[in-house]
Amino acid sequence: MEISKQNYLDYLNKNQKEAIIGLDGPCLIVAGAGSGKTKVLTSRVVHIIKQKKAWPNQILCVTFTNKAAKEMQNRVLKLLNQKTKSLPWLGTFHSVSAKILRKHAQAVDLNSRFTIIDQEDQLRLIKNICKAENFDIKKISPQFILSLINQWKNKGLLPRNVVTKKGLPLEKAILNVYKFYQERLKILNSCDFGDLILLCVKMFENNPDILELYHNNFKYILVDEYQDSNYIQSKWLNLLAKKNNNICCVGDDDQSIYSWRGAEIKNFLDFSKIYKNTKIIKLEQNYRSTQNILSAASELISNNKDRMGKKLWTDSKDGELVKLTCYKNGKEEATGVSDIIESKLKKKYSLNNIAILVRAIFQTREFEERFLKIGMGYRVVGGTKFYERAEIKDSVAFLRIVNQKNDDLAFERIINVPKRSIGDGALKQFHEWGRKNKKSLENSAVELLQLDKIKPKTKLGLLKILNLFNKWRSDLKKKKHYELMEIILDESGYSKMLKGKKDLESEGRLENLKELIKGMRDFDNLQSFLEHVALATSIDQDWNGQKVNLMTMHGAKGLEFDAVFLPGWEEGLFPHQKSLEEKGDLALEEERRLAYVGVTRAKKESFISFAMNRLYRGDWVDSLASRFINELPEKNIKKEDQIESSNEDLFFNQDIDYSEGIRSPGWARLQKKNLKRIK
DNA sequence: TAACAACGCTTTTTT
DNA sequence: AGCGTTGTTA
Repeated sequence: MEISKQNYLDYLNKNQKEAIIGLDGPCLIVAGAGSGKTKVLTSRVVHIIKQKKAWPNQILCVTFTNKAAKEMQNRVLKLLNQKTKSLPWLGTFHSVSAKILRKHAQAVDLNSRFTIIDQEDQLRLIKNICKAENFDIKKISPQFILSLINQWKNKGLLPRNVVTKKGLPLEKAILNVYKFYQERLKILNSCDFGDLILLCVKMFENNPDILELYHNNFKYILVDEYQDSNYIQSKWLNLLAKKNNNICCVGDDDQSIYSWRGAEIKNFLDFSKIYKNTKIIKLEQNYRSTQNILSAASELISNNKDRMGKKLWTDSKDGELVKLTCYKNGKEEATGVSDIIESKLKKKYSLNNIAILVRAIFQTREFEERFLKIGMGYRVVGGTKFYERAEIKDSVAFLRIVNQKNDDLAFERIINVPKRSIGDGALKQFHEWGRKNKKSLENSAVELLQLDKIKPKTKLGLLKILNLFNKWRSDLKKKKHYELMEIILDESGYSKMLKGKKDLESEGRLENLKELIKGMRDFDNLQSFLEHVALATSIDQDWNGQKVNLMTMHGAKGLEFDAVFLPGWEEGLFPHQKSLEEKGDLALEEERRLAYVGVTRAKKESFISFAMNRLYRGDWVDSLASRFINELPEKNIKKEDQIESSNEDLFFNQDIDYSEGIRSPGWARLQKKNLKRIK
């Protein structure tokens, strides 16, 4: 007993121990990259349980990603020696909120079987509203409306709370769309991602009795990656922590890279102002990287002004210098990288421990082509999302409409798939009827059928599919959800449709559907499966075999690899042009933090590179080395030039004043393009 | 209604 | 360059 109690505290340094032992009161842990953040968090959970301060179900532990939640779940359970089966309240902000909302759905005017819609559905809904309200899409794109609505939600604003600025008549129009959008969501018995948090907060504010239930239950609250929280999420925590005040947040201001979705570092920096008597603990010893890598990263991030200030140190060896290479073009960059892996790294490391981290996911393509050519195994992490594939979304839409009659977005998606003569005309009829009578599409269709207002050919197809819906609904009571999926794919004609198309793609789709049905077995019932689909987006990655990892820097946060490649460090690509245009210096600092995240993923070796020329959207673009390259400390870097020409030094010694317009053909072209887009 | 052509937008990052 | 959306025609 005594031994196992010691176990989880043994291999911790002084600060880490301190971060774990004081359990009561607010606590902010500033944890640098590779400083054992997850270890501290998991140990703290274990400590709470072993000290009998709370039962596992009395601990609320929130993360931002499913990956992080799963990782923590596994690590905690391992430390607890499987005495505990699970921590029910360990999950993402969104999944925990959904769980709470389903318990009290009526309090926010929903049915507990409400559907959680994703971005694609959000967009469709907005488009539908714009169409119905004769809102000019050419003037303002639905995308823009969507982003504004999401921003409002992140700030905790429902339509009635939004105050539009006087000089912006368009904003008022968008607010109007927002109003319709929320109304429509209610009728559809649906929530978007933002609603999950926002409605939860509103519910707590309006129903003190419900909030009290959770006050009584959650003895301790722990939060991972707190620097990525937005206003409404911090509010959510604030409400839940109010009574016990036992809230412990872990984060790193230097790794805040999600401001574009509303994250405010302010939450992190002002934590001690909001929570009185906060204990602040800094974890500054890095256990991951060599001295050279750590120095390069530290020097780079020191160019940011808006920091809490940390001094990461390590007692590991200098290791290899960080390699910096200039390639002629993107293709040669891919070739160069694969050559290095082939000739030097393959012997030393497992391919699984090698990663190529890019700014934007499309950059992986060049590497994929190369790896396919030379037959090197690779996996794209986070790229193709399983649940976002068309055939998967179609199948899930069938399940959604079976589960929840008011799910118009699901209805619309599959009502004419495969083709059953229910075209735009009929759909428009349903929409109009539904809007006039505040009915869902399915109910509208039923009523219109009864009134005999549907064209004969359409009527035939419609009757058939509506009857099928009802049959499947009764099947659901008798059959397992995965059996139902097979029945649906068969009876709807969906499988037949795919089998009929004899191309390679359709075969792949059929494979995916098999995979889907297999995956469904992991869930107890339809409801929990649908919840997973809505919040998870990706099926478990295959970590089998030896493969190089390709992913974005955003996606790599929290991971580490022996060797890391960071290609494409070029102005316009990284730092990214669009982000600079939108937010200027603030965005530049965020891009720099992203660079910091990238570099600090490496344990032993890191390779930064850029290309002079790149094929971008069909034409060749000349490019400049990223300004971040000049910010790397000379003494930790080794330049490896791939260019034979004599002006090579030019590319390493570009002394450019970025505050003024930059003049290179590629830059000019980029600017012209952007201008064109604005017009 | 369905098939085909033309157009324009995309590719920053995600629950 | 490639895809999805929109417009035109059978």
